[in-house]
Amino acid sequence: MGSKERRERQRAETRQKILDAAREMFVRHGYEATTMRAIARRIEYTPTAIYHHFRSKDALLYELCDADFRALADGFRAAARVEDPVERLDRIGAAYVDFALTHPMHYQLLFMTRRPPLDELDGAAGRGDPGERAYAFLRQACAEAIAAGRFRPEYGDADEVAQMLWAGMHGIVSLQVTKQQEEWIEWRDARRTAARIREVMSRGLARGPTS
Amino acid sequence: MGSKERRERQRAETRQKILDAAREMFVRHGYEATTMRAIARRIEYTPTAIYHHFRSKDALLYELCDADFRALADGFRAAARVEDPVERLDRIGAAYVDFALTHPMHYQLLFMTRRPPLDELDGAAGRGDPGERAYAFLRQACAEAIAAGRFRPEYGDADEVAQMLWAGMHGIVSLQVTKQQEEWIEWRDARRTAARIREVMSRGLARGPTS
DNA sequence: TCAACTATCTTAACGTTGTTAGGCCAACGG
DNA sequence: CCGTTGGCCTAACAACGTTAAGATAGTTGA
Repeated sequence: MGSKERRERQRAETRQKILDAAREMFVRHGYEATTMRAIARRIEYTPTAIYHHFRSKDALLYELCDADFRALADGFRAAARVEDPVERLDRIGAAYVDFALTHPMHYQLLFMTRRPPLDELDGAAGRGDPGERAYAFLRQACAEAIAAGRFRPEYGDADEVAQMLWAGMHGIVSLQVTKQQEEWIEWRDARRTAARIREVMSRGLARGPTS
Repeated sequence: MGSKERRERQRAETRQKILDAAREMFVRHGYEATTMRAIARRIEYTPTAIYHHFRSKDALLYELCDADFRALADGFRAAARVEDPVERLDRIGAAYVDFALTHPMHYQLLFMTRRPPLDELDGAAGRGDPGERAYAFLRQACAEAIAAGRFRPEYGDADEVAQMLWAGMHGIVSLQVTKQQEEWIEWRDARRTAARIREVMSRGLARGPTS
């Protein structure tokens, strides 16, 4: 009597095909430019079929974001093991930029839109906003660096320092996401520029001899 | 025989009403969420009437962006008079942040939404994009600072340095615009944080004794 | 003065979008 | 064997940006 399980497996398979096609098309052409009909055509179904697996186009995007958000969490997890708080801040920034450039579409949704209306998303609700935990993680590293006396005394506010560093990383990736197509800018490689921003800010914040 | 002029004036008036309504609605609800029909209803015209003044919805957006860029350019003009390139960079950053916080909606329209490429805007072509000139202005100050030997030798790429500084300023204001309502973050005053970012980056970039 | 013209705005429609209602059909449970 | 269910389809909805064609003024030339 494994037929029920086979049905379930086939359903999950179709669902995954939808997710795969949607991810590739969202990333390649953008969210707005990707139509439900095009996704359906790609996997050789009718648009209506998608609605038997996902409530709406937005729900489809949110599901993809949830799945790919683990990449950021993983990146942070590796950084968490670094004991030195200043070096950890550098790792956090690198992981953040890497996530943003690897998943620009999801980054745009998470950090560049005013308020995604995910209020009634029953899927994985309950726990706090992943962005909230990410900020707390960054702030913690700043607080440790301050407590260890690694920064100049005027930079003693963990929130302020966290916001400064976040701004630097968010600035470079969000500018590239929105303005990369402008031909009047000779964009430098974002990862390299981000690394130099961290380097410069780290030196500017540091107490003692310029490292 | 001033009737011709009156007609022209009335046409310009209608055109301006369209622009005003569109700006307010783009800014309040976003570009995609604002429909041509809604703009028309607001000014008590038919949607078609708008097309007698603007070629498309994109053209409408572009016109608004052009006007806003000019306002930003005015803010830069004061900074242009500062001879010392490093101090000028600080003034440019302050003017940029001031513009963004004074006209947050305009800023969002200009720097936080991906502008669709308008292929052939022959209307007032020839002169460069105002955003292009703004970036060139920033880049020029960076180049002068580099040429004057004010920065460490590894920071010799004017484009890279310009993008670093731009990222810092854009990051802090764009984060505040999108995430200000999030309750899990204790936002510091953006002008102050921006000033500290400039301070930190300036010190991190500078050659010689820490100033 | 009156016909011709032009500018401005309207009505009606086209094609496309996300989404939904209702039905068809194979596969399952009793 | 028959009723129910799950998975997908056809057809359609309202709303979108945009366009074609026409109405109604005001202006202009003879």
